Amino acid sequence: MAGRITSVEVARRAGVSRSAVSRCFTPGASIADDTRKRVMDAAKALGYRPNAIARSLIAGRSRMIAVVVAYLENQFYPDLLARLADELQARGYHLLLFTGPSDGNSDALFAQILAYQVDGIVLASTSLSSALADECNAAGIPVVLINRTNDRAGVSSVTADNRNGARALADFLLAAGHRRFGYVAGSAGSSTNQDRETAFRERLAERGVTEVLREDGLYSQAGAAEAARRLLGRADRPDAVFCANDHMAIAVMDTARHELGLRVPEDVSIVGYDDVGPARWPSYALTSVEQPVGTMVDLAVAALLDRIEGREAAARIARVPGELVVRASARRPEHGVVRVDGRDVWRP
Amino acid sequence: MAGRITSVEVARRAGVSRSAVSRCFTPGASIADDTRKRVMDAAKALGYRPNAIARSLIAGRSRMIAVVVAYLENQFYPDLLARLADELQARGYHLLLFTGPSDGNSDALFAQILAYQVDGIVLASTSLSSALADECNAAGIPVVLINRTNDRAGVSSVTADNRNGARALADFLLAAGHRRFGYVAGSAGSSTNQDRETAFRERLAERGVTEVLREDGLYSQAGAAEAARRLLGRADRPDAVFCANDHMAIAVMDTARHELGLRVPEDVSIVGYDDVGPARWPSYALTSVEQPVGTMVDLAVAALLDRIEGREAAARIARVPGELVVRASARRPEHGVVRVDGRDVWRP
DNA sequence: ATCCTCTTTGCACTCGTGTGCAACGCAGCA
DNA sequence: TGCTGCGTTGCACACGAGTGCAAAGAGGAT
Repeated sequence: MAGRITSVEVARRAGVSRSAVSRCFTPGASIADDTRKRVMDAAKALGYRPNAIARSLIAGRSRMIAVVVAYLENQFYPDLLARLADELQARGYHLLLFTGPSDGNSDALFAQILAYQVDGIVLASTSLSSALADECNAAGIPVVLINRTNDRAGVSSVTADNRNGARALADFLLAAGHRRFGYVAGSAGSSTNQDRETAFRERLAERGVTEVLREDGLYSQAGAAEAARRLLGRADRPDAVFCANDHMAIAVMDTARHELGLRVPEDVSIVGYDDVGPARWPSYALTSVEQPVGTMVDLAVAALLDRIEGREAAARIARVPGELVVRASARRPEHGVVRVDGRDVWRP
Repeated sequence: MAGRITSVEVARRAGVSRSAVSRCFTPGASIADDTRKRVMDAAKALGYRPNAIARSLIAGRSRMIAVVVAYLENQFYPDLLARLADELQARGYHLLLFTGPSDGNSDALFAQILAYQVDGIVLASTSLSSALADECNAAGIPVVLINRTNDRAGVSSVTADNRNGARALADFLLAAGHRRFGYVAGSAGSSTNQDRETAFRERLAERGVTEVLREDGLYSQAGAAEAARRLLGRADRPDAVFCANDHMAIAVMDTARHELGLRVPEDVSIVGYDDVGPARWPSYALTSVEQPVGTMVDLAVAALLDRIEGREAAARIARVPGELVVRASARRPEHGVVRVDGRDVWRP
C-alpha cells in the first residue's frame, strides 16, 4: 500500500514503454543493453519489484508449491520441511504450508490449495494423503508423496526402502540372539507402517520365527507409551522391540526404563526407524535405520519440477536405501557391524 | 492447465452475468437468493473455485503471511510453526514459509517476500530479524517478531517474559542452595539471550552472587556440548548451569552425564528455558521456564491481523509470562514448589 | 394509475504484468 | 540508392476477478 511502484512508473522515469520494463525482468527477452541499463537504474531508484501475483496470473504459473504436513512433533518432519524450503527457494519456487486438518475434513484444505493455483503439491504423511493426492492429480496438479505411497497411477512418491530396512533390522536382531519380538505400529493406514511391519514379519518367518507381539502406537508418543506398557508389562514380554519410527521408539525406551524399571538393552533391545536427531542423543543412542532426508527431498523436488516444467510427464516412484546405524539401544551382534564414515553400521 | 474453469463459464451456464458470480463468492454482496442458488449449482457442477491469485491482484491483499524461521531442529520452532499455520488457516490466511538464509544474504529473501505481496510477516528468530524487520516495516508491511524484540518503532513483537523467567530461575537455584553458577549463552545478538542472561546475573547480584561463568553455545547442540566441556571440565566447575534454551540444555545434560561422568542433579543442576517436548521426556526431566507457544501465537496473529485489517495501526509489544516447571534435572528447594494442574511449579 | 423506494443486475473499468504482432531503425550488401 | 534482414520497441490484448454506477425490476403507498 502507500504508493506501490509499478512498471508504469519505472517506464515513465526511464523514458521507455512498459513493455520494455517487463522485458528487462524476463530472462531471454529481446532488449538493448543501454535500454536495460536505463530501466534497471530507474527500477533501483524507485525500489521497484515485479509483482509476483500479477505475473502468476498472466503466466498461469504461480511458482508456489503447496506442502501439507502433520506430526511436526516428530523431528523427521521439521527436518524435511527445512530442506524442502531451502531446495525450493534455491530453484525459485516458494512454499505454501498447510497443516493436515485435525477435523479430518480434506475438502476445505483441497479448496484452498486449488484456489492458490499452486504449481505442485508435496504431501508428507498426512492421514488424508491418498484422498488428497487423487483429487489433486485429477485436477491436473503434479503431486509427490513423501514417506507414503499410493497405488494410483499418476502420483509420484519418495519413500525409504522400508522393506529392506525392516528386513535388515530383523537380521540384526536375530544375529544378536533375540527370539521373542514385539512391534509397535504406526497408523494402520500408512503404507510405510505396512511395509515395515510386513517385511519385518516376513523376514523373521523366513528364519523360523512366526510370532511377533503387536501393539498400536499410532505414531504418537502417548500411544507408544501405552503400547510399551501393554507389551513390556506382560510376563512373557519380548526381548526385542521394533518401533515403526524413532519418535515412538524414544517413548518406548523412556517407558521401559523409567516406568517399568527395565534396562535397555540388557533386558530389552529397542530399535527404530528414521535416525532422527534425538536418536543420536547419548541418552537414547537408538539403533535405527536412517531415512536420508536430503536425498529424499532432492528426489521429490526433481520429480515435481520435471513434471511442472514439462521435462517429463510420467509419475516417478523412488525408494531410497538407508544404513542400519548401530548404537547402544539394542544388543550388538558379534559380527557384521563395521565402522563407516564415523558411524557403526550393519553390513552382514 | 487443461481447461481451468473461470467465472465466465459459470456465468454462462447459470445464465447470469459474470458480476453475479463474483458477488456470490463475496460475503455481504447484494444478490438474490434464487440467483445465488443457480450460480452455486453451476459452480458445483463445473467444479469452479475462485482464483485466489486474480482476487489478490484486484483486492490488493493476498491473504498470505510470510513466515521466516531458522533453527527448525529446536523443537520450539516446529511447535510454533504448526500453531501458526493452524491459526492463520482458521482465519482465512495462508502461510508462505521462508527459511533464514544460511548465506546471511537477507536482500534476496526480502525481494522474494515483497514480490509476493504478502499482507504481513512473522519473523521467528532468525539472525537477520532486525534488518529484515526494518526493511519490511519501511515497505509498509506489518511485521511481528516472535521470540525477539527490536527497539525500532513500528515493529510488533511477542516474547516470553524473559527477564522475570530468568529471575525466577536464579531464585529457584539459590533456594536449592547453589552458589557457583554457569551460563550457556545463545547467540550474542539475540535480544532473548541478552534478556535472560542480564536478568539472571542481576538477580544473583542482588542476592550477593557476582560471579557467573559464561560459555557460548550459539543456540546449537554442538556448540552447547563444547560449552559444557569447557564449563564442567574445569576444577572449580559450577554446580548449577542455566542454559539459554532447552535445546542446548539437553546437549549440556548429555555431555555432563555421558562424557564427563557427572550425575545430574547430584553433581550439577541444569535448567533451561522454553519447556519444549523433549524437556518432558523422562530421560531429561528438565526443569525449565515454559514459553507458552499457544498464547504467543495467538497474540502474534492478533497483532498482525489487527494491523492488516485496519483495526489498529499501532505496533504492539507483548511479553507473556510462563511458569517455572520443576522436574528432576535440578536440585529441588525445600519450599516453594507446588503442584498445579498436574505439574510441579515454582511459586515461592 | 402514478410515483417512489429498495433490491437486484449488468456494463465497464480496474488491478499489474506478459507477449504476439507489426512498425521502426540501422547496418550490410548489391 | 534501394533492398533485405535483424534486433528493438511500442501497441494492444489477455489473464481472472472485484466493484461503482446506473438501469431495470418489484413492490408498496397514495
